[in-house]
Amino acid sequence: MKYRKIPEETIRRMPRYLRAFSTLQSENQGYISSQLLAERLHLNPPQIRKDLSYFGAFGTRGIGYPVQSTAEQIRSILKLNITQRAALVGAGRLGTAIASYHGFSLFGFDIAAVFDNDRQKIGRRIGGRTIEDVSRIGSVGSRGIQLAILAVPAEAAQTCADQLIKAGIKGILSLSPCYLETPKRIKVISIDLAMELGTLPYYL
Amino acid sequence: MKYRKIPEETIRRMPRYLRAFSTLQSENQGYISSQLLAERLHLNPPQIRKDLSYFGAFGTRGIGYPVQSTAEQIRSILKLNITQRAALVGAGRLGTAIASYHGFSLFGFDIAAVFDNDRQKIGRRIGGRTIEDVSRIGSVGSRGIQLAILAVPAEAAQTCADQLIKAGIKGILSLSPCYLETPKRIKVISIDLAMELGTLPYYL
DNA sequence: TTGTGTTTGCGCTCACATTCACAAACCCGC
DNA sequence: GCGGGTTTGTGAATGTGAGCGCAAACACAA
Repeated sequence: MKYRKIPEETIRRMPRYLRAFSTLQSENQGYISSQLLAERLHLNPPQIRKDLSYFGAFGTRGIGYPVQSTAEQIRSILKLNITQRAALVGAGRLGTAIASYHGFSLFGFDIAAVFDNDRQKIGRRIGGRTIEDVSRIGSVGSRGIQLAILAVPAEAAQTCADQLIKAGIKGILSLSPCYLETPKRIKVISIDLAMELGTLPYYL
Repeated sequence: MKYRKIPEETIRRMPRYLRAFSTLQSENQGYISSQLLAERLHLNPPQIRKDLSYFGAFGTRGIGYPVQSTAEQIRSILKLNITQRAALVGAGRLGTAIASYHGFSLFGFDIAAVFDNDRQKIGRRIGGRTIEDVSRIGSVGSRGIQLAILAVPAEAAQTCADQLIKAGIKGILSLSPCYLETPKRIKVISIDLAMELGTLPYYL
């Protein structure tokens, strides 16, 4: 396929494909057709074919997509073929839940550092990591950490984000219900649970 | 505006508008223009005007939107003018974080029940609520609960969803990394933290 | 009452995303 | 080696949402 701009929505679906292909790998499946994959993921087959074709022709006509190599392709597209180290900022209840969540490792993430500003918490261990003082955020650059998960109160979010960016962080997943002012080169994904829940009653 | 189908994306932005208008209410602002509101929310003024106009003409030309009445309008559109009771299923670390999160109350949500299947946890209190046995999920109907937040391991999600639906739940906010098979009348919003994080390295 | 300045409401256009339909490509059996 | 059956890859069509620009509408002052 000649070069075309890759849609944002396609990127958002890629981790879903990767999860499916990872499962197929552990099931020792050799090939998977877009048809069967679509049934698993509740998507349309052409959607999947188009999404994957943005990155190249991975499939074999008449057969389907080779599970092993396609999985590896997707992993390297998403840069998940190497272990991605992430810092977690905020060791409150939500931070603790995230630190002990094993779902990130499937994608090759490693929560390599946990920060908090609460003296009481510093030095304690959660999810196998020792909580460090936020003042040490500057060290993430030298520790090969480029991503951060922000699980702090909304009032502290912007300050933390500023510190993270100064420390060389390139991407932030924020769980605070607020907008983060950041340079354009920084990718920010923001999840606001209350807002998501807020849309539900509309459909009642 | 003559009738038109209201875009999904517009609905998703409504809670954001409500949050802004709630703040403006507590600041005792009389009117707000789409211009100023756009600056607060980091959106375009025409976007805001179009979104609001789907539901009627709330604004006054030359002046802006009356804060008090527009806030109430949005609240009733989203059915947040009445207290919405929600059940929380799963009292693990994530469930605990959600139970003690105060951000939901701004939208008028009330976590009216917490369920778990762990004998150890039943009877304990989190976030001011007593944890009940999942077998009691059936009682949500008679307790005026129509919404549920699902914070259980992926393996248990489908089973819990089935039980919730049988109990009369109409909307589910799921935090499990899996697809939920549900009747069309049920609105499901699914948030998968690992998947969201999974897109970040791509942009590095 | 009328003119001025401001801001909404909304038709129209453009951009993006999804879906369709079909040719090209591949495997396998004969 | 060739034909039938299957599945991909992709241009084109369709659907959906965002953004722009202007007419309509309002407040207020004179």
